[in-house]
Amino acid sequence: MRVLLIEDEVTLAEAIRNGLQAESIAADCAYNGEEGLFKAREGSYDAIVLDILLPGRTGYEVCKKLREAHIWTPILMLTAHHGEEAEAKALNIGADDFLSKPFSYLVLVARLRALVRRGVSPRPTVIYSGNLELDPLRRTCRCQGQEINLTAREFALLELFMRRPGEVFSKQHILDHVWGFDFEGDENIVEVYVGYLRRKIDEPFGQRALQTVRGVGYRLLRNED
Amino acid sequence: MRVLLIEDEVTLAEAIRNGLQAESIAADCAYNGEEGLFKAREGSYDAIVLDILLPGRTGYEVCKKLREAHIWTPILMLTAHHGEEAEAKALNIGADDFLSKPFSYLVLVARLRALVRRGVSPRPTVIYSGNLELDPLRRTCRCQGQEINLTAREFALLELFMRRPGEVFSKQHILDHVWGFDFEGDENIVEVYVGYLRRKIDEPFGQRALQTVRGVGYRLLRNED
DNA sequence: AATTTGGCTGAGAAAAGTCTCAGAAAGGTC
DNA sequence: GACCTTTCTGAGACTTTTCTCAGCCAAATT
Repeated sequence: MRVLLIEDEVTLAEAIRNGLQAESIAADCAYNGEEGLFKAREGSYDAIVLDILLPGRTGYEVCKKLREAHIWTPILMLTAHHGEEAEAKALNIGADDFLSKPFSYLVLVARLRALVRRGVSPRPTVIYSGNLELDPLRRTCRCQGQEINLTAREFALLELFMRRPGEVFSKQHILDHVWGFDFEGDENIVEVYVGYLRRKIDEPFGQRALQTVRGVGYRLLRNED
Repeated sequence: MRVLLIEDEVTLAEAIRNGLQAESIAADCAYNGEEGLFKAREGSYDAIVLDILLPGRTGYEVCKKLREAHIWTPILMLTAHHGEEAEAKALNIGADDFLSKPFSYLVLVARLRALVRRGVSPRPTVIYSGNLELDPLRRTCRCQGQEINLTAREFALLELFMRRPGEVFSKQHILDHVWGFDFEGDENIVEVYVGYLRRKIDEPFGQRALQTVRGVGYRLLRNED
């Protein structure tokens, strides 16, 4: 578990970081709002611990900015006083939880775990086309419900086709997108890989979804075609 | 919004009920643990407010029972004292939030709304996947009911996989989340630890749940796969 | 029907990725 | 400080994949 700690008091930040480490929670520190925003955007954290009192801009502002930047990582805010309005404000602004100073690591850790447990909503990512199913996140591919094993290159190629089924792609376009602009070899490699794919997704199922468009390129048949 | 209030002190319960009503939050009351359990099971509430001090059985027990009964309605616990252990205990046992008496309606309402906004998704602290069981709080791991001893690093790695079973993680992602962004060593360390884990969770059970996705990363097999 | 052009395929070399082991370094405990 | 566990490093063996090449085949053109 990985946490971003936005806290300007260096000694406190270090203390917290150590406390979390004892629970094998890794913590990165940011010592002001700007840095916090930057790091939150960069790395993917499981949660963010955010102090309200920061130099320059307040924790409220940072929290708001984060949400505006479409960063939905769970946020735990640290409030200095027991002020109830502060707490209500934090929650209303998009924080998920808050903690009043002083607090113990025991509580902080428990809260963080509770936050992470809740998690962010998982996004479904499966692409369908014809009798094909591709899940880029799980890196799985099925045809007629049957699991198909693809190499990284094959997968990337099929993904290109499945994201725009029915569309014709030239070999050069495929080269650029699947192999990269700096690829130096021959276009023939595309033919080779189209062949590999056909052997895996067409032949075993007695179909020909991956079609050649002579002189132009290749295309994946859509459901409707 | 509909809330279940489990609180034995009738006067306090009524006071809270009225306070909530002013915010147009409807509250049902239960005056002991049994009744609370029964009502929680029966009606579908948006949240449950649960006092720790109850006659007969404590709020902790009620909370635990609720979770064991697979009722995942958000629970806000009321603690009488400021004891931190009490708070930590509440959260660990499956509560989503707590509030120390005395409190104001302002806070109670804000907290309830925050809880409900989060939705009814809190899962149990123990994570399951296949025949694996992981309890991040107790730092325990079981496979087919058998206790397995993991080092801190192994545990963190397995936790990453179990939080998103089936998903493929690149070595770089694993490095970032389990080792930290500032880790300087080679990616090979991931391979080594995957090896360690396999020796503990796969080999003894004649399975291969922790899979290599060549050129991409690693993934933990899901139940369904 | 012959020719030209573009596409397909199999074999094998080259590269990349993964696993494993032994041992060094670091950290904790008595 | 001695001992034990955990964590990390690096090298080599091994596996899979990626790529190249050359010859073959098929469609389009003459």
